[in-house]
Amino acid sequence: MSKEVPAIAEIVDLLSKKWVMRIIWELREGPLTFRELQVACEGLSPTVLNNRLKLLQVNQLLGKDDVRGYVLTAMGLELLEVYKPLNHWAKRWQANRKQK
Amino acid sequence: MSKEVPAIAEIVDLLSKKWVMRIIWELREGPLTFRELQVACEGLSPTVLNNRLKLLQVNQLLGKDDVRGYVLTAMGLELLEVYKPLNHWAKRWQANRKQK
DNA sequence: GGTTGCGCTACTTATTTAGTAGCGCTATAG
DNA sequence: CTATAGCGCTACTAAATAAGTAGCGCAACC
Repeated sequence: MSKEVPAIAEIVDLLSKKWVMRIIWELREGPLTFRELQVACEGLSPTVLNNRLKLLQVNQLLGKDDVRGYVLTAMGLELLEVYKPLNHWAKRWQANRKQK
Repeated sequence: MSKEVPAIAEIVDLLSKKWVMRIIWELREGPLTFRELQVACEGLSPTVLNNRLKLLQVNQLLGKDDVRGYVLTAMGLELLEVYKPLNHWAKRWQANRKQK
């Protein structure tokens, strides 16, 4: 069994790469093309976008749509669901900081 | 209302910085000193550790313990709770990838 | 007053991300 | 045809971020 990498460590590492979560987020409503993604991410450079798309495909969080662009896989969609509670927490956190 | 930064964006940005989540994770069981954190994070350089500690303090996710080292604030602990579902998802995700 | 361990800074190097130009391909229009 | 327009993407350079290593200033203890 040697040196199992804990799943949580692996995903935190992946999600820590810049733009990864943002790209997933932008695909929440359906497929987007390479250039649409670039625009959605405020002009993110094609270099990084391409790297991220490869990375996310290898990790099966997104794939190419039959018709056009990139789409989230079932796993990718689930990840978004899992992130929802974080959204709620984030709002309280933000409010909390502003008090001080 | 001008240019509100969505809370989720802000926190994703923060958590995307390397070692941030890891440091929070390592503090889950109680306070650790600067050097203990370095060891826990496998020799993470003091430069980055110090940066992250400042960042996390400003953002009220951790603070200095009265007695020794650094501890999570209430908000920091809550963030860990929120991350638990991600852990479960991550395990399924990892298993899923290995099949192929 | 010498030693030990602490939090931390200063400095250099390596890795990651950003920015910009433009290629090769396909599809549609003139 | 050919031309022109948009696409996914690569190549190259520059800037920002992180890693690595040495060691300082301070406090506690002997």
